[in-house]
Amino acid sequence: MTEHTGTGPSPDPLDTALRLVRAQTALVKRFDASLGGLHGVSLSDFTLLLHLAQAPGGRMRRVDLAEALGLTASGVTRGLAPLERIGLVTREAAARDARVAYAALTPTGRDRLAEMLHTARQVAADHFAAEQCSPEDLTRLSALLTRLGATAPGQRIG
Amino acid sequence: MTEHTGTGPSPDPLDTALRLVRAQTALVKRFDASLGGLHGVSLSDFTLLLHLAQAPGGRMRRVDLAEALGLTASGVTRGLAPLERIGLVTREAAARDARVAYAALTPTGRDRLAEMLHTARQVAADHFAAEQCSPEDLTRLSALLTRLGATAPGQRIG
DNA sequence: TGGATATACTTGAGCAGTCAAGGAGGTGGC
DNA sequence: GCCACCTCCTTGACTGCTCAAGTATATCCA
Repeated sequence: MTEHTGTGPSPDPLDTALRLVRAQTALVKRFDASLGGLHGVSLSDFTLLLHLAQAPGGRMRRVDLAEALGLTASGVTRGLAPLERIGLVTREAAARDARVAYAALTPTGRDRLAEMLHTARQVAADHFAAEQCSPEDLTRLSALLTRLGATAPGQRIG
Repeated sequence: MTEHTGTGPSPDPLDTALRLVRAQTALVKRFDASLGGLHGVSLSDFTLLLHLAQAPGGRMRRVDLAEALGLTASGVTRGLAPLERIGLVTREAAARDARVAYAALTPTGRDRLAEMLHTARQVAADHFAAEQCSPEDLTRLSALLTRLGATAPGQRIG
């Protein structure tokens, strides 16, 4: 069933998908260990802060943050809470719409993020280097993953 | 943030890593939706059953299962519980070591897994096809991910 | 033989996310 | 102006994992 006539080994999509899951698990563990040990945050925290930093004004609506992170709104609420508690993020009201509560990076948050970025870059570089991933491999991988991660919004699945 | 080093776009390892995380999230959601809807199991459940099926005798020690799945022992205990409850897996004692409790696929479990496998293959194929991933892309991706997955899942599926 | 140590597994507490429900605020038809 | 409906966000209950601690069994070695 998996056999497929053609050039080279048959590229089993299921096998590839499961490898992707495995690879991500390993990667996340590595990030969590380094970021947690050095800065007391998880990879999710870091990603959240990174998105805020890249947004104009260093602030975003929770809804947009959810969309950007691939989480639900409640996931964002819960993820933001500890970051507010430790002062990396603050809550800001919107002038024209009392429903929205912006999440905004504090100056402290920006500073701490800069340090985290340094760590994160190193972890990523180390990880790929350790697996003997050449720059070309990386480029190809990045391109493929971009396509695979692109579809975020709700797609019906039967 | 984006530096250029000679040939092509610079392959930022951190960016690639974050894309990998994103791609996996999307993939897992898709598998969970299909496997859950059609067979009432999650991707984790499916992966667990698949590993059992590939093991000699259709059974494995919990510790080895944990290693194979990239989980802790307690994660395996908890993941196995519902599968035992619905009769897809049973607990088997080991003859020469009273500490070990094998997890063994039941005949029902094997049958149900065959159906799940059909669904899972289709989901994987659809997912990569939808992202315009050519067979060559898939082969390359698989090769790269195998290296990144540390302890390679190794075995072929079928 | 028996005590120290190592291994296999389970359990309690906790964390990060989900969904479903609900409150508060905005918007449009009449 | 009013009321139905929509959006933004939070909360409660749950899942699925983690770690730390505990139990039971095995093994090593004096």
